Amino acid sequence: MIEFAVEMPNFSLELTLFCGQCFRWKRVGDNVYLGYIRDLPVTIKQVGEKLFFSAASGLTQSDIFDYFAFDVDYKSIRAVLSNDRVLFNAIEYAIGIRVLRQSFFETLISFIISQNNNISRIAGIIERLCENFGEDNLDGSSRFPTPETLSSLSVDDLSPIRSGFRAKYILDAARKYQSGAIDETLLRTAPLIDAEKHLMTIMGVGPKVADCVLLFGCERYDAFPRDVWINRAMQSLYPNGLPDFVLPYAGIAQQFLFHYARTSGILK
DNA sequence: AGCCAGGACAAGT
DNA sequence: ACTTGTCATGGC
Repeated sequence: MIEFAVEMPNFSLELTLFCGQCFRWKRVGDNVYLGYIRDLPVTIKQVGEKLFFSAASGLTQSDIFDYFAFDVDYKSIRAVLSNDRVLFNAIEYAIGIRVLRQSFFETLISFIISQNNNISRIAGIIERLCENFGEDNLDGSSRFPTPETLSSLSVDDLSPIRSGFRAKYILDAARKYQSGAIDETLLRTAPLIDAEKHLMTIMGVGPKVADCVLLFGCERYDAFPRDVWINRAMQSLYPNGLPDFVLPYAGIAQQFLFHYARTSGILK
């Protein structure tokens, strides 16, 4: 058991954990959240700019800082993005968002499940996936299933998670990853187009899911997932596309724009 | 009750 | 290369 507190200006747990980039965190109290880092349970409370962490033994402070990417200089990134007027407003609206460093495999499977689906049901499917096929932690909580476990299952085996037509996609992803057909190093270092193509060799991974996996699971801040909300926002706010200086951080810009477009009412 | 959900695929132009 | 119907399931 480890406990510690840190001060983190311009950071919001609420925005970061519920902007749609991760699916296994829950609100368990007033500004208190329960989730997993490296598959181990973590409880966090935010009071103003202070964060109070409480985690299972086996986790270090450095694991937790890494997950939240506290080493990434968001102040500088926001300063660059704010040179665009629309992004200036979006950042002001949702300044506390950070892109997490999540496990690649969990991100891959989670965003395959996300296609043509809503966030609450995505979370439910993932929860059932963990409960049915993940190892148990000491406290009885479930880990995310390993590639080895998932790749050995059949579509029928997956019926309890009620993922519908996505079951065969989950299995194809697990098998391709387990066999080594998916090269994580390539995904992290190759030109964006090549990384996207590589991921799209998986059944059920198209352009949008590929960009989500690259952004959320491979630290590819240049990946720009286009979903229905972003497409709507782009049509009205950026008819000529994003400015060039945004492109290296297009994915982070996307998170601000996604939240801004969905919840501010600016598109209505 | 019906529409839609952080889409992708296959078949058809 | 673009367009359309289809895919399971359930939240709202």
